[in-house]
Amino acid sequence: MATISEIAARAGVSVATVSRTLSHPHLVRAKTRDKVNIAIEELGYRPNAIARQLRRKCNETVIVIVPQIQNTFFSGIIQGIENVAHDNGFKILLGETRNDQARLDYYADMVATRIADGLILLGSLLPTCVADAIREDRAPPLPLVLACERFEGLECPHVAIDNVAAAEAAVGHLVEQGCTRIATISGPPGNTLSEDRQQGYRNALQAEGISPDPAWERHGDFTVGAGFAAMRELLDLDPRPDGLFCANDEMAIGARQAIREAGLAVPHDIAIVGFDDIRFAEYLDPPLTTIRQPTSAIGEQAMALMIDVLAGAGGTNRETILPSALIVRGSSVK
Amino acid sequence: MATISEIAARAGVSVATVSRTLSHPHLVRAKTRDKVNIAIEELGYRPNAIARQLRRKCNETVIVIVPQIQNTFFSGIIQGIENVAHDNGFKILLGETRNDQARLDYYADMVATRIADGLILLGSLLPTCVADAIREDRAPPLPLVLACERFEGLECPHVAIDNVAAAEAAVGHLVEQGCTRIATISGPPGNTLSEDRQQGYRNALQAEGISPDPAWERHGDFTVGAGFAAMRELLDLDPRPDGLFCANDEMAIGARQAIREAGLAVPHDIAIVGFDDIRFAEYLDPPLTTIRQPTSAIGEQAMALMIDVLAGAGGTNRETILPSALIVRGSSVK
DNA sequence: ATGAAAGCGCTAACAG
DNA sequence: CTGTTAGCGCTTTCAT
Repeated sequence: MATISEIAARAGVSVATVSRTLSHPHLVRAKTRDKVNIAIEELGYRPNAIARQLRRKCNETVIVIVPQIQNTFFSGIIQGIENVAHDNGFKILLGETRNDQARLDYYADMVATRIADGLILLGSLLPTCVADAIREDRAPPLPLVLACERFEGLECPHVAIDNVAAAEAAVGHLVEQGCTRIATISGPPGNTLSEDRQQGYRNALQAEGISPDPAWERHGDFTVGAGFAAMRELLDLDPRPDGLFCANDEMAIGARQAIREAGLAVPHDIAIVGFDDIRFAEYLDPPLTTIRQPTSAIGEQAMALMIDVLAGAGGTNRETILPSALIVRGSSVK
Repeated sequence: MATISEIAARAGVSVATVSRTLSHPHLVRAKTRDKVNIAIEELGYRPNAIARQLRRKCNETVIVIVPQIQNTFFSGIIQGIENVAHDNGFKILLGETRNDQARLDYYADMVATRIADGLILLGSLLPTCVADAIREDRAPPLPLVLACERFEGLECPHVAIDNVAAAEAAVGHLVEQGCTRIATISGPPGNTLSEDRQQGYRNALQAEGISPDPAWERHGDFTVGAGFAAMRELLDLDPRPDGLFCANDEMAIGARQAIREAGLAVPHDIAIVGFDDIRFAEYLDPPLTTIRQPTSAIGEQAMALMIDVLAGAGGTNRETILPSALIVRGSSVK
């Protein structure tokens, strides 16, 4: 592997000149540049990016931390992040937490050790150092952008949709379909995202003069299995629900399985609306009515915000709200 | 941000001692170690990993390049890679090619610039520098591990399943179900993975004394849309197929849509078997019979191979074949 | 427009 | 067991 000084020797110039033709070519005479470029070509030289990063003290790398890689909602956001990262010469490191605090901290530590310049966080868990900062009312100790989730007391750029309004639309749709006993399977309590969706659910019911009944509000951890378990409980209710709003599509799939196993039909007996519009929602049986989130755009915006943050631009609390849409399919149309 | 020399000063030792207590603690007297650790604690010191990487000339980072992040088959493999990477202190950079050679080369270049130590490649496109090496009959110029695909003339560790045997099992199953006119939607031609599956398809037919008919062999690029288009053509055949083997689940989904739009029923009119067992295969309408690939295990093996390669262990052409399984569901049982 | 030289923060001989 | 020292490969003043 050739180094910059070998190039300098071969081109008969100093290392500084080689460095300049690589990083600031306009500072170098065309003729000199050519000599250097020929030497580079001949030796197949590629600059050592690690040395450059050490010197420049920034490496144009961000770490993206997700709860679960194999979830098309998250992978859609990752895709958006990757896209604008690539276009801006940034690299992305990927970490999966599986909701494990130790794994999260392990990955967040990469900005402390200067492997990454900043952190884009998906999911509802916060690195310990950030949680500490909130508790002590300090700013987070690292460049941080939140995608899809927000946290009380944490001032930090984030991008999301209006979860309250989206949930209202979802539940409003069930009302329009004639449902009168609408249950919900919400996300984990204490999570702003699931609380927003739950709030939207309640708002929509109250708009119809229905007062929310805690028995109809279940929680799950966004997995198919949790949706299945929660639905089993809801099916024991008497009267049983005739409509269901799930805080994500995976739980809706689980709920749908429980309903099927109980010998009931969707949407005839129970209409379902999910949330996310994962890539396979339209191919499910029946096709799933859901709220479409612009996953790629969320990722793209998040990465764009991160680039701004690292450039020192932008306030500390920039919020980007992206539009969502109700996608009506067979699971809710009676 | 504290540096190692600040720690040394505060602890009253040399920088070498600080470095040792961090990297080779057994070489340092316990008492000295304590002094150092206290200083580290007090200053909240975190070593600069970039400086360390420059010095050690290795950074325990691999770049993982996939055709499409948002594809549960690939994201399953990524998950496996991430898992053993994490357990071994490795970091993973992620790149998406979308089958674009320029993007692929852009990412592969990261090992030339020493941002990554090696490359784990998914998909059927090869970096230019690797393709050149094959043409000139040289070894690939970078530490490389292939997951799921292999290439003629490229000696390089890889992990995969036995695609020929798996396809034989899939088509054999259709035969058992009584199908007599079995078509296939294969992957892109020239791709070893799809050719293996196509070969398995032919083998299974020949075992039944059926000679393959080119009209029943279509190709697609592994997307839902390609499956849809290919199926439309197959439906024009007379007699029309009563069984279909798709080289992946996404194309099977597309084919299923085309069949539905033609007013035909699955499996009654046409039985379908897919390939991959993506996460939603069991929730489709009807649930999709398919070949399950151990995606996580593929990723885990690939990363383990990469770690061996980087450690200088293992031959250049280690091949790991993982088991696959036919998962029978409603789409094929008449 | 170019070169000399001083680091970036860390590791690893080598010497003691 | 600990310290001194010479870099890793590059960028960037500061001179010229």
